[in-house]
Amino acid sequence: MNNGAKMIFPKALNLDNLIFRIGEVSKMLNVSTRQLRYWEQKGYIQSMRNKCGESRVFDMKNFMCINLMKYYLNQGFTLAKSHEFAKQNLKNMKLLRNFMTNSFQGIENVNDRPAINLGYFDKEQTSILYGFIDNEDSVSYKVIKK
DNA sequence: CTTCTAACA
DNA sequence: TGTTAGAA
Repeated sequence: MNNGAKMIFPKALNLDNLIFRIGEVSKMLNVSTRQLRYWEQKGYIQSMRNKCGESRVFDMKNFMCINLMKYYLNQGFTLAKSHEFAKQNLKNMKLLRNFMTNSFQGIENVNDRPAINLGYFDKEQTSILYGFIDNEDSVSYKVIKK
């Protein structure tokens, strides 16, 4: 049923190579360049420099960190707290991403419905766990014998 | 045009 | 933090 296209998703979707300049980040996340430089000075975020003394460049990890910090700041938290929460979020996202890439085995059709193959359910590898999207915000699971 | 640093009616 | 200035 599935050809070579099924495993592309997790590994080919690598956004970690994307980098942004300070002005781009500022516009995209509604954070002033002044703030970004200050946050870096405080050690909350890191940037790479093109050349010595040249302009700042942020990678995806820091982009996400800035995005999260902005979110918590909007919630009324202090800068320090916002960074603390953002840092924890990044850890959780890394964990979740690792879990997803390792559990995702492809999209298949089960009972005429799109089903997400989440790998073997038991150690003996006799049954597989499938996940289903019921609605926009509802999922369900089913264990099926091979 | 963009970014950098430093300083402040 | 905003907003400048002059330089790169």
